[in-house]
Amino acid sequence: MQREIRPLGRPRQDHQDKPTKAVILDVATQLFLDKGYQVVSMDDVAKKCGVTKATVYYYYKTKSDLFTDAMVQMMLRIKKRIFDILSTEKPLKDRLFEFAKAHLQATFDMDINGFMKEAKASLSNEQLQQMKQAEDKMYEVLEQALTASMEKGEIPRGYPKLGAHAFVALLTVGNFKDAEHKPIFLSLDEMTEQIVDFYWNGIGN
Amino acid sequence: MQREIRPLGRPRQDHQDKPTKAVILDVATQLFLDKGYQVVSMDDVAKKCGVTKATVYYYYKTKSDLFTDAMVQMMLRIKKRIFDILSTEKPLKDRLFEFAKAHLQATFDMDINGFMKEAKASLSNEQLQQMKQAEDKMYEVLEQALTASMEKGEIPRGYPKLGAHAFVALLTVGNFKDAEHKPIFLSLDEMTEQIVDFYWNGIGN
Amino acid sequence: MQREIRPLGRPRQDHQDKPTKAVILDVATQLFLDKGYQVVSMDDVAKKCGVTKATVYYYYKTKSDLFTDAMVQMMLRIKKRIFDILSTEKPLKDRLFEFAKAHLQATFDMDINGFMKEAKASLSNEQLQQMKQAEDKMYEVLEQALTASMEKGEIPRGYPKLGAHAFVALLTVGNFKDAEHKPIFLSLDEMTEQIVDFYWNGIGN
Amino acid sequence: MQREIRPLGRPRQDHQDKPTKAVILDVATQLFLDKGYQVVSMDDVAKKCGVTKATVYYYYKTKSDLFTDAMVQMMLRIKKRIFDILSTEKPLKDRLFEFAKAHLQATFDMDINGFMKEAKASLSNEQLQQMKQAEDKMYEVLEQALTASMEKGEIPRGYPKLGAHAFVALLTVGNFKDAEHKPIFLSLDEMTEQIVDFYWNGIGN
DNA sequence: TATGAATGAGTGTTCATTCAT
DNA sequence: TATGAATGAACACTCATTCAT
Repeated sequence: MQREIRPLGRPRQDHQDKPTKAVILDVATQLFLDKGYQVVSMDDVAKKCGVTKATVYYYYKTKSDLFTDAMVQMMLRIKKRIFDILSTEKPLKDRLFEFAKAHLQATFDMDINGFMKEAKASLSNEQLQQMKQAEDKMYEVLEQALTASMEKGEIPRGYPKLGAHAFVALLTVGNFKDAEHKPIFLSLDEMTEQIVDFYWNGIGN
Repeated sequence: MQREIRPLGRPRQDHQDKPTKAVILDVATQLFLDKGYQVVSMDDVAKKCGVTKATVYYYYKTKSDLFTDAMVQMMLRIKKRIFDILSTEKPLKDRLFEFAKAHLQATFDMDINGFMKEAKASLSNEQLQQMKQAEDKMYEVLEQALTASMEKGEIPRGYPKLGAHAFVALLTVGNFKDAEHKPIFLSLDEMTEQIVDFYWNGIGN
Repeated sequence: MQREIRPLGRPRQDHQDKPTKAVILDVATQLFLDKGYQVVSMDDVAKKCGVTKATVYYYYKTKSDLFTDAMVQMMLRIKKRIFDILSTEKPLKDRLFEFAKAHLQATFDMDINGFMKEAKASLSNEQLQQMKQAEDKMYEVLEQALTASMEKGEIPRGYPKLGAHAFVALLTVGNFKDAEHKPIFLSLDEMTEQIVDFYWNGIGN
Repeated sequence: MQREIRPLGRPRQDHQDKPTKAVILDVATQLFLDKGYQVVSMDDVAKKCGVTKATVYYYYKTKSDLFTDAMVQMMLRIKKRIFDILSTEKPLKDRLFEFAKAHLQATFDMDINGFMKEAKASLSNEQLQQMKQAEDKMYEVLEQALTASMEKGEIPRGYPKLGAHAFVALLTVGNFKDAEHKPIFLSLDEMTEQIVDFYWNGIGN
């Protein structure tokens, strides 16, 4: 976890290392996703990066800045991933299946709402806005894929925005575990299939 | 709870002489739902109750105890409400519609997942277990209604557990607002209708 | 310096002790006068009181609150002292002499200006106002004594406000030490006499 | 100090190509006078100079070095200014008037005492000594003018050192503002005149 | 000459928790 | 039953200083 102990001053340029700022962002993203905004301290981030708190502050002026950047970058990456999966020429249902599977494997809940509520008190309006916009863009990619399929007659006409949100919402079902830690379906494949089937019916097929 | 002599007439906000413990629990529930576990301090709860922190500790040994109790009680109440709505003789779709509408009007996201993640680090296993069980029970009520309807042939046979979770998941879509604070559908009624329709298709009708 | 180590919780009421809040205020006053606002940390105050920082915060919500209270109370005390000295029936010059001597013995520079500049950035407008007002009241006492003496014909008519400030300003001369730590006059008595004589001429006698 | 190519015409705030070290010293002097030692950070100085902190450290080994140099240089300049004003052939009272007016216009309190107290904890003995000596020299100029006037019989014999300090002390009265921001006299000219008159009486005329 | 990256030691402040009364 | 006084551990953030380049 800890890289080596670092001497004062500028470190000799070690060109293999990821730049510190990137390390911090990655570690922060992971920690925030894992535990939420409030629970993660700047010291936690720093320690896991093998640097001091002051170094983190060298790159990010406040904790909320770090959080906002982490979340926005993450949503951009997800948007890209969704886009890549949905851009192929396969039938929509197959693409949705792939997307669902990829998402469910990644384990984490794309529970942006929950995050936002928790962090709300600590974020500036501008920061909230930035995050909201990144979130919107994520959904838009999915929405556009649905719209395209509707136009091609692949699925019945309907509300693509509802469709996009419904799909993501249904995915969260895949992460549910009951008090005995049992998920709804035992295998990931079955889980995915059932969710996509459900969705496929939902949009009117 | 000793109170000083007070002028005649209706006391202003005096929690209607509910026992102190109940006042604390209510206030805490509301605060936790509003702002999340970490953000709410025992002092916040105390102040909003008009008592001192020490009094809160008199009734609840720790913050996580208070939280657990607040959440469990709330889920029990919700379970009861779901049960009441689903127990009538109307067709399932109508009952679902009513449930959805009641839920969406209540505004708050039944985002237990999010809460749990945030509080996880601070809760004992036993407390997590208690909450999980209360959550399970909530879903079970819905599950049973679905099972009953399947048996009556009102809806096609399927996975009632998936059905229950899918329904609640879809409801969260109703709370979405984009960066310009616009929801997916402008009216609550249309929102509800579209979600229930989607769901109704989803379960195979 | 450190009183005893204190156990958690409320201490047994030790009726001989000054109340903690008073101890804190006294210690803080002394430290602030000695070293200035910025240099004194809340921890410094706490340690010198034999309590923890959190205890200091129990009584004073912020450092600037503590500072403001400390300075205002001090100025009130000084005002009272000035008033007592100046209220006797002796000739004005004798009263001024007494005041001067008392003041110079107290060593500290009533250098409110300097303090204010240093603390300015950290104080709220209201706090600055409070301090300014306390300062004004201090000067007023002296001013009134001068006005009274003018009316009695004891000293020539002039500007009592200027007279009040001039006197206090001249007193600061008594605290001067050169690079070899030598004051202007070797004995306190001569210092006082010369300053008062100077002042006495200044106001036109 | 390398600067990029720049459009023709007068550069905006570019410190007129003064050597970097001089820019730093000037900026630091102004900041320290304005806000005091502790409040001003090396970063503040650097930013206001348009260089980085490291550059400031290139020229001044520590913050206290920078402070000491800034203050000493400033006192030398003031000494020179006093000297220039007091060296003319006009009557002493006129020269004092001129000096007073120049000083009061400059607004800033020559409150070296206050500064020293604040910075004391952070300065080495040697640095304190340097500052003290520069201060002494400032007063000496005034002292010598007084001595000369005494020898010429222009003013009664007395204590020139007291006279020098008294004069400077009285000047601080000119900077006083009460809680409503009102000075003792409304016009600068009257202020100056009254102070000089007071002083003139004080030294025995 | 000048800088970017990093640190270590603080600083003000908050908060869950404790305990004598 | 309820509270006032106190604590200890943390937390976000700052700053003087260092050093390889």
